[in-house]
Amino acid sequence: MRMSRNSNKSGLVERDPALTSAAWTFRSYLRGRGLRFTAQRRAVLEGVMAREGHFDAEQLHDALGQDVSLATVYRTLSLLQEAGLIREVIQEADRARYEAVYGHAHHDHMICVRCGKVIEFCDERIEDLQRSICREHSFRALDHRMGIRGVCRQCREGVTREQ
Amino acid sequence: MRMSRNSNKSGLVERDPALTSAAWTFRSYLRGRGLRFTAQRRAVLEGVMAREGHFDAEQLHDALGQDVSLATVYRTLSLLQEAGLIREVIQEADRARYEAVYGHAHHDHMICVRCGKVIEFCDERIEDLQRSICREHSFRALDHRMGIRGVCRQCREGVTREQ
DNA sequence: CTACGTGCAAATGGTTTGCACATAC
DNA sequence: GTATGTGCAAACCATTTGCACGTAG
Repeated sequence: MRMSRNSNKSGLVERDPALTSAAWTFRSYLRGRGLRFTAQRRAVLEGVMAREGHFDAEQLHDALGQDVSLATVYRTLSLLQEAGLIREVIQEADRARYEAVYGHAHHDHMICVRCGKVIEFCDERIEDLQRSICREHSFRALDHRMGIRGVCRQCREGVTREQ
Repeated sequence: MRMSRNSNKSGLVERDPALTSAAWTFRSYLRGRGLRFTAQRRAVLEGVMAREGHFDAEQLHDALGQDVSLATVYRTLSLLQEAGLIREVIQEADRARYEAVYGHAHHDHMICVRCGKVIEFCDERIEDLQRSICREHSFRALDHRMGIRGVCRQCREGVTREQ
C-alpha cells in the first residue's frame, strides 16, 4: 500500500541501506527514549515484519531460533507496541496475538467460531463514524479494534474443518 | 428497553414468581443441556444481574461472600457466556471482564488509557454497516465488540485522576 | 566506564482442574 | 441411586521479573 523508502529492489536507499523503514522507525523511537537498538531487538523486528498475519510471542520465538530468548521477545513486543509498529489483535483466547501495523492498512476482523478463520476487512464508512463519535464525546482516539464473532460461509455450508 | 416478564413492581408474574426472566433463560439453557440450576449458579446469576457495568470474576466472588467459591464463579461465568446472558468485554488488561447482556442494549466502548474510564456508546449507523459487511462476506454474526482506546476530555484538560 | 540489555530460572497470578464429598432429580 | 456440582488445593501456563553477566555508546 505504502512504498517502503528502502525497497530492496531499487537502489535508491538513503542512510543505512541495511535498515528497512520499519527499522528506522523503531531505532528512532528507541533513541528518543535513550534506549538501544540491539541485535536482538532488530531480529525481533525483522521476524515481525517477515510474518504474514497474526502471531504470538512463542511462534515468533520459534521462528527466530536461538537468536533471542523468549523473555526478550516479550520485552521487545512491548516496545514495538509502544512504538506503534505492531498492535494487539482482539483476543479470542488468553494468549496475546499481534500483527504488524507498518505498511498495512488499518482493518478489522471477523472471527469464525467454528473453524477459527479470521477474515480481515476495512470499511471507511465505519472509520468515519468512529471519528465523528469520538468528536462528539471529545475523546481523542489512539487506536481501535473491532471484532465480529460468527460463522463463516464455508462452515455454514457444512464444510467443517477441524474441531 | 425490553420489559421484564417478572417485574417486581407489578404482580403480573407467571410461573415461579421468585425467578427473574434472566433466571428463566439460564434455567432453560441448563435444562436443555441436562445441567442443573443450583443455588450457586442462581447466586452467581443474581450477582451478575445486580451489578452495574463491568466486573471480573474476583469482584463478583467478593460481592457474593462465602456463598460461592471462586472456582464455581469461573465455571458459572463460562456457562452464562455460553447461554448468551453475559459477554466478555474487550480486554484491556490480562484479566477477563464481563457485563450483563440481558435487558441491556448493545453498545460499544471507549477506554481512556490515562484514567481507565469506560465510556459506553451505541450508534445504529455502525450497527447497520456491520450488518451489511457481514452480508457482503456471507458471514453470520453472533456477537461483536468494538473498543476505542484513547484519552478522554478530562484527562486531556489536565484533570488527571490516579496513576 | 556506566547504564542499559539479555538470558536464565524463578516468581506471578488469573484461570483451570483433579478429587473427594455433597446434592439435584 | 447415579450423574452432576462444588470446594479445596494443586496444577497450569502465558507473561513478568530478579540477578549476574554482557555490551552499546
